[in-house]
Formats: sequence, structure tokens, C-alpha cells
Amino acid sequence: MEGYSIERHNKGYIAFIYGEDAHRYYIIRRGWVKLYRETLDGSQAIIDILPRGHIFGETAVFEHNTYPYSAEIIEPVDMISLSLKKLNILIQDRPDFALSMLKSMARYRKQQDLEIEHRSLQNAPQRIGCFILRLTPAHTDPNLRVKAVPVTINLPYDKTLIAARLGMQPETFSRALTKLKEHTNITVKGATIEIHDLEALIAYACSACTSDFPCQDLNCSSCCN
Amino acid sequence: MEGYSIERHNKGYIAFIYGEDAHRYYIIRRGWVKLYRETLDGSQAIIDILPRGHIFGETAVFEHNTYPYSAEIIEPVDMISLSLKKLNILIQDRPDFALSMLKSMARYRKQQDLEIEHRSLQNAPQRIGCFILRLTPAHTDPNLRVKAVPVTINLPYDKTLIAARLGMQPETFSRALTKLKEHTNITVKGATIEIHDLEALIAYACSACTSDFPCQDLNCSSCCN
DNA sequence: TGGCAAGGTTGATAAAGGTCAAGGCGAAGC
DNA sequence: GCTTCGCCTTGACCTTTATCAACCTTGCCA
Repeated sequence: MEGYSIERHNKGYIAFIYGEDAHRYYIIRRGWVKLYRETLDGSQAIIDILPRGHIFGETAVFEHNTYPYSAEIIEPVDMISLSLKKLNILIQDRPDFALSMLKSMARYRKQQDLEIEHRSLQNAPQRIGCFILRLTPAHTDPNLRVKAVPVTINLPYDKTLIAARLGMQPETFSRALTKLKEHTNITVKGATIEIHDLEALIAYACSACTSDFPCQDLNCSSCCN
Repeated sequence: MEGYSIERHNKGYIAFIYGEDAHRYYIIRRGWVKLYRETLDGSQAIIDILPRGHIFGETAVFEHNTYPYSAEIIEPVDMISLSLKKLNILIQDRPDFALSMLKSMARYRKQQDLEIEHRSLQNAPQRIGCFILRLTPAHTDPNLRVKAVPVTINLPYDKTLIAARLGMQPETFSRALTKLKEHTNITVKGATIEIHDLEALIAYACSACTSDFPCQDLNCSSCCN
């Protein structure tokens, strides 16, 4: 697609603010982006935290061209910047484009449904367990599930942010992680987590969930390339 | 649109079950429909409760033609039943159709974002207040907001279900409603609620929210007629 | 009209998570 | 090597909501 440019930003950079006039939308190539909104009293509601492959800002075309949330870089990103005006034309003119966007939106919707469910059915340690599981290779490739050797993962961003992402306080996160350790035989050292018994973790985290592991994930990469 | 039929069902009727092969999707003409999924231990996660004008089951076209949730009638409905196969063809062949579906999906997505936010920022009485506010005429027509006379609304379905919809226990709902009464000058008699001071209710319920009253609502009626 | 069932309320108690305050720990800079 | 700052953890306490149990209310049906 022509008319794009690559932007590179560091932690803390604000890509756009809620309500702002929207001209560009973005695809993440590397790094992590936080989508959020703020209440009158200054507390943040985190809508999502997106990794590589995801789009953000694109829904502004359905919102009278203002951004429906704010976006902040939380881990250094490379992102593709694209014109919303052109997106609008593409959506109108190219049926296959609208269709792939529709598909990606449907996937996101399913993900959000799951998110709501998690918040009401899982307790804090389970939500963390679920979060960790989504970071494992086994989550995207079922073949890797059988492997008995320990799985090592790194938390992709600050624990405080993960806590916010999961809808809990940092203190609760810390305590819940301790509880998770006691229940599922994982080792935590800083941002590094070793899973010694994947099945135990799955059993613990996914028992309160309506879908089996690996639960659906959003992967926007099929759209807008 | 040709090839449709009207179905009429009573409370308790299950339109379809999660995972089932999907052939039809539906538009609600009257009544209320509960979308939900179940965990292994039998507890329900309510995804949404939809009124007149809303579509359900249509996302099955993006899910390998199986329903991504179960649907139960909770207040007697008239609903239009339509072929998913035809929907699929329409989406592929008629760009304007895909586009309007895209728009409705974007609206729904925004609504779900708000839903997640409500769950984490509002407490039980506030969530109930928010729910009641959405039932008022003032929510759809800002002109009605100034009216000083009391507003009377009827809860559209059982309190137990509203509680589940709002992610709380029936007992909590009952107590939270009492607390809401103490704070906002409303009168509750069975399923009938009288709001004597709309602004007070808005101030109480919407203070923990990132969007002002009236917050966005989903209205699917623009799609698929 | 009396009984029953479903939905709703109330009370007592427990668990989960939030809040406030203090302190630990490790990476970056001097 | 020492200091400093940001992030994280821990402890004490409090608020909110869940849970369990009992009871009330209403509408329906025999």
C-alpha cells in the first residue's frame, strides 16, 4: 500500500489523544502500545495493550474522524503510519478490503467478549495465569503443548502495566503472582517466568473459563497488508 | 431481503447453543435475547442481553459457521430469521453491505470497550444507575434531558438477570439498588422505577466513567434491513 | 381460597481485592 | 562503590462483593 511511512518511538510517546481529530492510523511492527481513556478524576481505563501485528486508530473512520481512545507507546515501537482518508476510500471501493477488516473486527470482538468473561469469572491469580499462558509458544502452536521441558517467558512490559491491563492494582498483582507460584509450580525472577508444568498452569488458569486452552487470540496481521 | 421468516418464541426458548452448526442468524423485532456461554462447572458468562433492533448469530460466518455463544429468549420475541449462507454471499458481493456491517461492528466494539471499563471503574450501585439511565428516553434524545418532571421506566427483564448482566449476584443487586435509592432520589416499586432527579442520577452513576452521559449505545437497526 | 413456586429481600459471615504506608531491590548515573 | 530513582513487594487495615441461609411477596393454579 502506498502513502505509508514508518515511525519509531520510545516508551512514553503519546501517538494520539482521545477526541483528537484523526488523520492517521497505525500498524505495529515492533513494540507495545497502550490504548486507554481517562475519567474525570484522572484514573485510567485501559482498553487494550497491543503487540506487533495489531492495528490501532483505524476505528476513527467510524467515529466522525476523532480517536475513540488515547494511545501511548509503552515499549519502543516501529509502526507503520497510514492515512485514514485513504483507508476510508479503500473500505468504500475495495470489497475484499472491507471484508478483511470485517473479519479482523469480528476476531477482536470475540476477544473482547472473552475479556469481559475473564474479568467476571476468573480471580486475580487465574487472570495472571491466563496472561502468562498467552505468552507461551504453546498458545499459538498446539504441537508445542506436549513438550515436557520447562518453558521460559519474559513479561513484555512492566508488572504495574500488566496489573492495569488485567484490571487489578499493582499490590494485588504482586500478591496474586505469589499465590499463582504456590499453585502451579512456576518460578518468577524479575520479568522472567519459568513454567515447569504447563498442564498444571492450564488446569489452574483455564478452569474458570468457557473456552478451552488455547483460547482465541487476536491476530490482525491478515488485515491491511 | 428475501428468504426470511418470522419466528415467535417465549421465555426460556433456546435459539441455538455454543458450538452448534450455524445456518441462520436473527434480527430482534420485539423482546429480549440473552447471549451467553457456560464454563465447565456450569456457571454462565453473559456476553450481552439484546433488545429490539439487534442482530445475533451473524458472527458465525467468521467462526467456521459455528455459533460463538448460546442464545436464549428471556422476554417473548418476534425475530427475523435469515440465512447465514446468503449473508456470506451478501458480504462478499455487496460492498455497501459489508460496509454497513463493518460500521455496526465498530459500534458494538466501542460498546464492549465501555462495558469492560464499567466493570472495572464503577461499583455496583453505579453500574445499576448506568443501566437505568440507558433505559430513559433522555439517553437517546438529549432534548428530553432538561425535563424536570419525574421519569418512569420499567425494568425490561428479571432483576436476577439484570444482576447477571451487570456482573453481580442477585443479593448484591438488591442491596446496591437500595444504596442507589439513598443516593439519588429514585423510587422503586417492583420493576417500576421513578427518577425524580435525572441530573443527580447522572452525577452519581457517570462520575466514574470516561465518557459523559449519554454514553454511546449500540443501535444495529441501520444494518441488514 | 389455599398452596406452591419463582423471584426478590435481608441478615450474618467470609473472601477477595483495594488502599495506605513503609521498605527492598536493581539498574543507571555520579 | 555509592546514591538515587523507579518499580516492586510486603504488611496492616478497610471496603466491597460473594456466599449461605432464611424469609418474604407475588402470581399462578388446583
